[in-house]
Amino acid sequence: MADKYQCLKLDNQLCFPLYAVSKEIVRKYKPFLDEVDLTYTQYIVMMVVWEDEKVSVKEMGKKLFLDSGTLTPVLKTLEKKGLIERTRSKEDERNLIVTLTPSGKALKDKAVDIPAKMGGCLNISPDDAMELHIILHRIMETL
Amino acid sequence: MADKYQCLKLDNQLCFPLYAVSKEIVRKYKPFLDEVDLTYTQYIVMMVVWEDEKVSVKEMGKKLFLDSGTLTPVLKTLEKKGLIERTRSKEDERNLIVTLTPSGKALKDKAVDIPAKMGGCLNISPDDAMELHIILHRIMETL
DNA sequence: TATAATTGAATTGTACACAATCTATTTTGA
DNA sequence: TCAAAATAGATTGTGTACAATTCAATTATA
Repeated sequence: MADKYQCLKLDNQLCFPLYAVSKEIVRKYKPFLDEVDLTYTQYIVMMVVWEDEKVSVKEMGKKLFLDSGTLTPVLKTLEKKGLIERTRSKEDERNLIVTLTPSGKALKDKAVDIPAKMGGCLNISPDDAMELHIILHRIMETL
Repeated sequence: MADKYQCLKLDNQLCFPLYAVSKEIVRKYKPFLDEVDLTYTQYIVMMVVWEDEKVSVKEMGKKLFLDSGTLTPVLKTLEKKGLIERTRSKEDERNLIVTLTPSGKALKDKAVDIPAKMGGCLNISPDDAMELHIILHRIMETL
């Protein structure tokens, strides 16, 4: 008869491998991110600004699934580094608008190699990558 | 011609969906973990102790991919809650051995429902779950 | 139209995560 | 055998995450 605690084993969980793989990949990123002097969180924030050029904290939070409690200090750090600017919207002073500085824009060219370098580390088949992508998107929709 | 910055878009990354899904699932866990008064990290630590009954910090770190900098404070918290005991090994005083208290053992019966409750939230097909599990394990091996 | 409700960020407090360093204990090897 | 190397945890410092609260600006409504 099956152990009634079987479900409590780490190996049988779905969440734990996700949690562990996610953390380990971020750790693998570190040497490449060090080259551009960004943490992983700072990197994904920059990815949003690189793509949009002009974003409110609210919009950014929706894209990254992060709230102002996390974003405010990260954005202040990136501003101190001279990569972005934070200004209140004139139409609605509640909105804080994030824009790229020339220095932030320049960094985009240095960052462009990072995804490929990471891919090289991962050693995952294109099929697996595609499949994983699809499943993760499906999960995200249900959440 | 394709945008040379295409690779820098969040949607085209593999790491970001992993990071986001992992965080969102942990957040979904929260109401169920609140019922047993554990955080997610405390929960996975307890899962190791429930399975092994007697583990060193080193072994636990290997299973959870966490170092002593993370585990030491978590273990101290769990000790304060009366769920575990921390004692130095007599054979080798460098090793700290974690064991279950009766109260910690009793909690296992309350926790046994959590994985099923979570599964109910997730709404993922058994096929997807299996496939995801396999891919994540394959990635973990290459890391 | 004044006030209440809502909204978007910032702040506060708690809890990880992890690199780097430190300390005590054990093991090695000249 | 005894000093050097290795090992296991603890500590320190930085940077997220996130819930809960606060605050200022805007919108809705009685």
